[in-house]
Amino acid sequence: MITKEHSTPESNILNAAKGIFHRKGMAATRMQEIADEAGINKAMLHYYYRSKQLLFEAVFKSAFSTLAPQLNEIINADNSLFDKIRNFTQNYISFIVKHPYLPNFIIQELNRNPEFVEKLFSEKMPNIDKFRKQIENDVKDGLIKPIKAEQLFINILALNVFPFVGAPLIKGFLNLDDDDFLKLMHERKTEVSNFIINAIKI
Amino acid sequence: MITKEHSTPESNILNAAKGIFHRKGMAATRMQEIADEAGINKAMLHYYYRSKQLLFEAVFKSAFSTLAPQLNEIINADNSLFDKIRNFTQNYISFIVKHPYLPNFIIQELNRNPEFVEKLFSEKMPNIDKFRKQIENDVKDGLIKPIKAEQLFINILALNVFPFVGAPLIKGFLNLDDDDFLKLMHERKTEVSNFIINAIKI
DNA sequence: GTCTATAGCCAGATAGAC
DNA sequence: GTCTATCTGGCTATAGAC
Repeated sequence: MITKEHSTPESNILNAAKGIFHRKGMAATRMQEIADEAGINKAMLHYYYRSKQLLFEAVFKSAFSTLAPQLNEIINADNSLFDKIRNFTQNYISFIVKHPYLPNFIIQELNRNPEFVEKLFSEKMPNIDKFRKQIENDVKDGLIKPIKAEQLFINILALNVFPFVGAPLIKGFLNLDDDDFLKLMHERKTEVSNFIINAIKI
Repeated sequence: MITKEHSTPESNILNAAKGIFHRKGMAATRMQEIADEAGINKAMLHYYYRSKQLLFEAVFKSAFSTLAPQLNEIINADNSLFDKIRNFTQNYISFIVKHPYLPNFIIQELNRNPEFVEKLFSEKMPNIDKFRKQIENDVKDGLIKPIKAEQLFINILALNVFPFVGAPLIKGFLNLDDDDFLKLMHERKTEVSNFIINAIKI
């Protein structure tokens, strides 16, 4: 049975907080702005979430636990390498078009709080052995050119994630308005996987 | 004749400010921290740079005017496409290893201040027509597979820039220490250009 | 639970002695 | 030009009425 999504004060606050924190980050966010966005009083934020720090942590955990499983797909899914690349590209870009500030937010806050990284990954350390084996086998079978699993993983991540993180830079350099940009991103759902597969296939 | 680099109070302050601003961004940076880093008094910062905002702008302009010409190379250099890709990859990665926080800083602040983008690019709007023509000709000549200039530009940027922007995420997922990470980045000076060229060459 | 008013702190900026 | 001391504003957090 699926839990019904009531619009509680907590969820209203959390949603408002996500919008502001994702765009501005911890330091630049003002509790007043979150209160305004949620249509409530500033004191209410503290009633429900004690402090800015705790509210921020709730937002960050939610963001990270949304993103991490998607990246884990690359490492742990059971399908073939090319299917993996196609699926991830398709799914990730579709998802991130709806949450464009999310990767940037996570990366930003990880940069500011290096101790976060240790805490987050110490609980459930990702293991790329399976992915590495898959690459090695595909190389041995003559399906793909030799490449390190780490480098391929970085390349997949880079081609999918960067356009959203670096959106303002890209828009500036290519002189694109929001509409042009979105069209390019839409194309990338297949463009990127073709690019990667062409780069490695024999 | 090359102007000699004296170590003036201004330059000391600016260098200290770069270190802090690049890592923490505008909002999270404290003037006191910059003063400590520069080994001077907080009042001196205001004596030389009026306000935090003005000091920040000096740092940002310096960062942007370092990065922009490198990206322009892709669009405007006169060499062949494959050489362009090889040169940029080699040069950019070598450079950024020494200034790892720079792209993240610029992207971050562009995200927070959308009006920045307009101001920065309105003065000297980059023009990708030349690059687009080059791609179209190489496609026509049967040198490379059909690809949009915009998509190729984004891919080159993504593969080179992202690993540094997303470093904490990558280190976490691949369980790398700083040393492992640096080794991978060194490999990428040739790895990335090979990857791109394999993806597009016929 | 929800609000108004305010306490308390922190950081940017300045006054003024040297 | 350089410092110490201090002002001022803004922001988080809480007290307390309802």
